[in-house]
Amino acid sequence: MLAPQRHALILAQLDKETTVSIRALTQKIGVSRETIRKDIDYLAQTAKLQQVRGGATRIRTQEVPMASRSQINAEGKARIARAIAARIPTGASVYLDNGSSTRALAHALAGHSGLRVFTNDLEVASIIAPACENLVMVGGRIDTEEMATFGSEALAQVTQHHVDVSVISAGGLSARALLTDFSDEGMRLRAQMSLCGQTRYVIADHEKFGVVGQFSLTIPADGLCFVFDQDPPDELHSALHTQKIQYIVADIV
Amino acid sequence: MLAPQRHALILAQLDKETTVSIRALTQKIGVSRETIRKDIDYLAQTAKLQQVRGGATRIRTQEVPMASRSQINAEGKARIARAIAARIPTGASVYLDNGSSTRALAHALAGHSGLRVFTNDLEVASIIAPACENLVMVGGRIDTEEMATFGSEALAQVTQHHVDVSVISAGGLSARALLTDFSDEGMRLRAQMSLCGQTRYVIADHEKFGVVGQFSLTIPADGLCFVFDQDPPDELHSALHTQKIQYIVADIV
DNA sequence: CATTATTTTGCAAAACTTTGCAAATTATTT
DNA sequence: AAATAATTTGCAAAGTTTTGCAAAATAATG
Repeated sequence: MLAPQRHALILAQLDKETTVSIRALTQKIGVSRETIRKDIDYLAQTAKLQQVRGGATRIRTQEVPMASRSQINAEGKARIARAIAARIPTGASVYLDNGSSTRALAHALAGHSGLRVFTNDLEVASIIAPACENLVMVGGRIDTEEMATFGSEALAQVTQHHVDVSVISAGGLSARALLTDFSDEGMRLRAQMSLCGQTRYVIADHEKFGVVGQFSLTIPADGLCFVFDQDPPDELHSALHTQKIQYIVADIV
Repeated sequence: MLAPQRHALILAQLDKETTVSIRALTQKIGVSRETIRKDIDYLAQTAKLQQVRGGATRIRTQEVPMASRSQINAEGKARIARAIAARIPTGASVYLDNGSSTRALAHALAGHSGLRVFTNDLEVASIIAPACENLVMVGGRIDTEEMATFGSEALAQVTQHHVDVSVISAGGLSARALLTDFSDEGMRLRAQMSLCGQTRYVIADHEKFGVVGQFSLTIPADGLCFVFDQDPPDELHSALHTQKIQYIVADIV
């Protein structure tokens, strides 16, 4: 039995089973523990599967589902939200992207009045509706996991909007890749949304520090400001400094 | 049994049960109390579930609490909804306009699967999301009273859509003026939505009989079908007959 | 046939699981 | 409201399984 054959068998098994144990594979393939272990080592190296104690699982390619994500670091998100809300004047026009951070901001903006808000997030729209004089929903295909619109139709609309302040959230923020996202579509839409604004905020709570998504989001540094809930790691601080990107850390009030 | 398998089993159980006890899980999975406890610790750390004394619960997922107005003639609307839902095949593409009747239909369609739905109503979108393979939101200015999009931006998008079935609701339906609406914008959008469909339903519960809105909604009779919850008054029946518009009355099942 | 690469085997260290017990919490009874 | 009973938690020792490594065995190559 040649190595590539064994690799194929292991991956085939993972197609059916979500997890496989080394024990079961030695049985099935008829080679020793150590051989299987090395196969798994190799396949994990080449990102074909994820190694776990006693075996392997399919690689987790998906982001954490929305329902769970809103829970993560709620306090930090709320703090960031308050900081940004304080910087948005009454009656301003604002662009809000989708995500749990932005929803926190929508809650924080509830006290404002006369806002003119644009968003692609259905929940943001529901939350912020009472505070709005004018509220515009970006249309397009709805990602039912996120409950927000994406796609070319959405993108086309965003290009036609212009606002005082745009706020987008980061999928990941690292010294290596700076701002990144986990979907191509989301990245493009966010980039465009950010461009709509005169003043442009990017939200990133500390859970995002060091996270690298698959898609880089590059937006001009001019008029741009990151908002964090904690001081960024030194590495990230330097990277931002080099790029001449300013940031603020939301106070713990 | 590898850790990821146990994790999957625990989460799968939570999909069915809202809460699980450590006791039950040790039984079901066949490992010790302490192992389950550590699995739950881990899953709670990664925000996949919420740890509670003696077990775990689903993470609190905040529903989109949209202020739904008191349902006038909810029973009739539900009956109409069921009648139309029964006529929409699995996997069909459907246009739904905004309003309480359409929301009732969205609920009735929850049992379907693989639908492709277009709508301008945020609540309809929230309700029907789980049943959809594909869900498209019409963008545009949101009427915060209705929580639905309107305006020229919305209208422009609707002209680009085509579906198997379109369902719009009537503002008023009378022998004198036939189909009418109370807003110019709504009327225009609804007319365009109706045109999108191969088969075209118009919902009108008996509360709408004899009501005359300020704006006439004229759509071709071809492929058109009104759906009522009660037999229309003779006068209306004649008017529809003259216009060669067919209608059905939803059964009281 | 010698050399090189791969696989198997054995063993100690590390990681994980089970088990038992005392402290803390919650529910029930008096 | 206090006392009692039942359950759950946190922790540590004992028991298993898995890992990492290196030597021995086997297979492949020129």
